[in-house]
Amino acid sequence: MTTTGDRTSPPAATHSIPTATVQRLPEYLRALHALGDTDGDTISSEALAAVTGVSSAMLRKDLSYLGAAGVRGVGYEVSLLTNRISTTLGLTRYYRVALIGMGHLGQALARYPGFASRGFHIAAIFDASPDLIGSRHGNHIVRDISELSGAVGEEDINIGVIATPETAAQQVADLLIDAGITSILNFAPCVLTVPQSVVVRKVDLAVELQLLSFHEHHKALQRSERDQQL
Amino acid sequence: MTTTGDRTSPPAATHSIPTATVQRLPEYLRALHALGDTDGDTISSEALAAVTGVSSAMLRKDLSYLGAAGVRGVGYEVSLLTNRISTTLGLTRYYRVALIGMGHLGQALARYPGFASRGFHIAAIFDASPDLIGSRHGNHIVRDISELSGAVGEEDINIGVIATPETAAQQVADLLIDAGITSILNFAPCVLTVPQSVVVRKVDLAVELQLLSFHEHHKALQRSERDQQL
DNA sequence: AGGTGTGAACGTATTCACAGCA
DNA sequence: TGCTGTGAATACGTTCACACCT
Repeated sequence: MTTTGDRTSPPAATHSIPTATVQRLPEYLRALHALGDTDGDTISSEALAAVTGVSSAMLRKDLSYLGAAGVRGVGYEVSLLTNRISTTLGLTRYYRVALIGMGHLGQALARYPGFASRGFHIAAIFDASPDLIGSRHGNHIVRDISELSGAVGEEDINIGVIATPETAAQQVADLLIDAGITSILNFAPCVLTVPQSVVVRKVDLAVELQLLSFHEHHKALQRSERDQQL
Repeated sequence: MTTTGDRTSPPAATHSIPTATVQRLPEYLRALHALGDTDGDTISSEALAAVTGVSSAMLRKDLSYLGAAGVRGVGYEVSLLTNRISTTLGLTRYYRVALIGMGHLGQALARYPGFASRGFHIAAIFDASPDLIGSRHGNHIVRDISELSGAVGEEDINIGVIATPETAAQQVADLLIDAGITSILNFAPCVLTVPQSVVVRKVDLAVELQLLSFHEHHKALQRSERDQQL
């Protein structure tokens, strides 16, 4: 089954799960939560696929990589599946997040309810600007970026979120890495250079719009081709 | 070369460009802008690949889909390449964006400098809350969501950005689609049901953290395996 | 030399279709 | 009968390696 062999069966190793599958797991989890995991009811791959926007075959294959726990002829028990996915994603623990950069985006992130509700606690907030240092946002007081290194150790921080301007992003990443952080979420529109052991995910808001632009452009081209040529 | 045949050569059809390639084009473009397109200097695939974090082979292949314009033994002329990519992405025109939902995230998006600088103008802002309607953010006054439908036509809006809570997202999407919008950027953590002709891109901030969680978890597992088993 | 453009090889992801179990 | 779990088939994406041009 899995490449690991077959010493014991169910939860299955997190290695060998295709990255494409991993990227869909949070969506499955979100849909399951939205269903409300009241008592021991089940859901079919068809039904869960419908609300998550994937095909049922893909969903079944994805879940099979987790050593899935469906019952033939019935479906997946919601609470069991929820646990399975949470465990695979490593969401059985809390993560402590450092947020760096308190511009408008950083302020929005600091208050984003989706973080806390999914087990990510913003443990500390930093900026370099004297105007912002000391100011309060939600429960937190913005600290000087120079305190970052110490805070990571003292506050047991696991994840760094960079919401600085592009020009500061690499320096901040270097500080985070020196402090021992190995997972970074980067909102600055630039590529970070990091050691292999560090995982960076990047969110570039403008890129998303540019991709929509491509599709608009593409649709327009197709229309004009059809209209003109025939 | 391209599936289209060979009537004329260079700019190449936007169809038949692999989606994986399209998704990298904005990053190439950003890197080219960051280089500063002073006069007619060139860049090699090796150099551009380095700053964009891809392999040079992949970069060359990606660019070849655009009917690329490199010179063997020399490289790509920066300004020409910039144009080629911009044209492919449909960035030769301005887009007018409607932003719906003026919570903290919406406020940050309204002021995000990366939109305007890349040709996306926020043309109108909407919310459903009476507390927010009429308030000013940047140059804009928040309008009642009921005005959305009319505004899309009057203000020639092409793209809708949803920054509402999850509960309102589908309704807002329906309004946008009724008004004729075919491109939506969705920040609400839910799947939107839309006709095939409508393109939705979704950004879920919590999902990004959950994916980092997976990697942290994975690394921890690997460590414990190594430590224990040998 | 130096660096692009690209077929061919490889690897990964998705879909199909059905055996097998409740 | 109904729905999972999964091999086999297909489609897609990436890497390799080299012919070809300047």
